[in-house]
Amino acid sequence: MSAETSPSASAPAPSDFIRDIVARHVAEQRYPRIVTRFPPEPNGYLHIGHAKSICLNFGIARENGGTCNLRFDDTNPLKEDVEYVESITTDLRWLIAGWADHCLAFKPRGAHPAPLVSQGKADLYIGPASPDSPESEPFYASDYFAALHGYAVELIKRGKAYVCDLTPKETEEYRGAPDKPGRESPWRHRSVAENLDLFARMNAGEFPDGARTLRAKIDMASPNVWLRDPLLYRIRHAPHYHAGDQWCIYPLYDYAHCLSDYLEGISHSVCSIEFVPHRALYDWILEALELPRPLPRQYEFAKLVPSYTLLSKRNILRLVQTGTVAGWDDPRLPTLSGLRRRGIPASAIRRFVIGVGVTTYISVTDIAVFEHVIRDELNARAARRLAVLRPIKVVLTNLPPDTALECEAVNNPQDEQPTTRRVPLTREVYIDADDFAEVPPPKYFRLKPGGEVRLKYACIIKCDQVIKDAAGAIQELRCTAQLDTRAGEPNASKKVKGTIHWVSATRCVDAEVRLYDRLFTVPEPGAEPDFMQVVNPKSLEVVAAKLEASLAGAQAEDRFQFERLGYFALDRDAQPGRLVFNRTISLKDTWAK
RNA sequence: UGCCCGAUGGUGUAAUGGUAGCACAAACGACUCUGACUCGUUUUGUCUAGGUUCGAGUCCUAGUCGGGCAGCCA
Repeated sequence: MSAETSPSASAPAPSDFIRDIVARHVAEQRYPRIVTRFPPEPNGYLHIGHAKSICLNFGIARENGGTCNLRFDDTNPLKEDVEYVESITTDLRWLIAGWADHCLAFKPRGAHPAPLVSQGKADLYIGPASPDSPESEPFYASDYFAALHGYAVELIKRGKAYVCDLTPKETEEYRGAPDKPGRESPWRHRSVAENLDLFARMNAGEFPDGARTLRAKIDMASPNVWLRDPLLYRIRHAPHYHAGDQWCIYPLYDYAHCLSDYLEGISHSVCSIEFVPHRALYDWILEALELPRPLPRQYEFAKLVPSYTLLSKRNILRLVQTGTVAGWDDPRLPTLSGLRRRGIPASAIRRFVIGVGVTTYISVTDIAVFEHVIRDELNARAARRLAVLRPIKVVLTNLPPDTALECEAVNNPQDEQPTTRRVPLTREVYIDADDFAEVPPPKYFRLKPGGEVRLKYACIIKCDQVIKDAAGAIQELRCTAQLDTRAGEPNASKKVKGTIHWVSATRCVDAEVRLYDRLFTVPEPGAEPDFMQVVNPKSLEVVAAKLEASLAGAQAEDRFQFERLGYFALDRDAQPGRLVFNRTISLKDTWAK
């Protein structure tokens, strides 16, 4: 099965309040097409919280025969970099592969909307292009700088924007507080001609950073602070990673976003609820310009907050910078690159973020829900293999040293027509330390002195003797193999309580196996005074494991279940001749209590 | 404390004035050459107080609790 085919691809379409709104608009034909957008700022890596937004935006597009634009919201030259546009593009495409690829829209490479020429009536819609063409690239807000500048001039001409000379500190003071109205800037009533002149000189680079801004003229007494003459443009003498060095004034989010949506023909602009107060400004700008309808509209939903994890870029950055984790793609991180490296299928991420639903209520989603879908996806597709993480040697005293009894092992019992492979049973084998107890606890089904257990796919063995070294540590177990309990032999159906995994000690391969556990010890690390205090010291354990020989040929995209242990995938650190596996997730273990 | 938003089992979510359902989690049981998977059973819920209505989780009022907003960040 392809790594990216998924049960979720055929799951019934979800329903939520945003999709209900879209359905209404479709029914009344409000928009020619349904077009959404996913607008990350390229200043960090994508994480599972973004995955919720991606699946919502692409989901709406795919359910309505529409498209979704990948747009880099890159209006702040100080924080953005191509490194991030590359990782974001890769991660996004991995996430939607096989599910909504056909909805992903890019634009013709190098396409820029023309600057506004006539009275704010120009329709500068940029049509989408296929993301697979070399002639295509994602959308960039920074490609609209010229058009945005044209709209700003238009706003000035309409008396709806002015150049303000207040310092940043004064601007803050004049804004007032949520419970106190602000005061009007002394520069609020400049003439259109003067504003036009000053804005042109801002653009020409005559003033230093912070000297002047362009502001919308709305209402300094509004109870919504975002309507108190919000800033539209600031001066930043800095080159832009995508736009180059042609600008020294840059638009702010609120100004750029609604117009970028408009320019791309977005119908539904979906963001998270901290932007609810901004919605009035979003609408004000589009209406102040009297742009042709139908206008895009903003809708908000609550972000994903999974338990035991930390999502914000700032916090993840701290984990990376302090060396708590190894990098942005550390398999313990909730970044898409980390989850991918850990071996988690994109389909599991999609199923999880779609399954939690879309509401305006900020809730904490139990990470167990995610773990469940990961296991469910992997259970269906992972090939079963035998592997021993913490080996104890077992000598089957009644087997001659050079014999190798081939045992038929099932590759995946979940398949309709399961295939098999052969694993050799030899005189010396390894079993896992957990599967032997000298002093067994109650209801212990595994091996104990004098006890019997089945070696999976092979035969029942009985433990005759425990050999220890001078320090008292177990050196090896000496057991008798009951060869008549092998498949096809007379006592094959003999029952014992326990069946354990094993590998031949003489025909196995060595591997480094990295066992990951949750990164934090508390459900809401973000609520702690300092999340560094609740980092799980045992989030990574590295063991020297023994694997069945067939695993020597493992490929990066393969997914395995090491029987009775969990799901594993090759790490990118693996080299020819050096196996490194990550434990994606353990099997559910109701005995561990 | 100004404005806005929200509240359904342990967790998430559904019910669009008409039987409070689903998933995860938990517990128990069946099955088992994976203590997995699968299957079965069970526990647990409409924030509070009023009101409208034949009927309210849903509508209204008030309260309580929680969240968001005062970057020249997005």
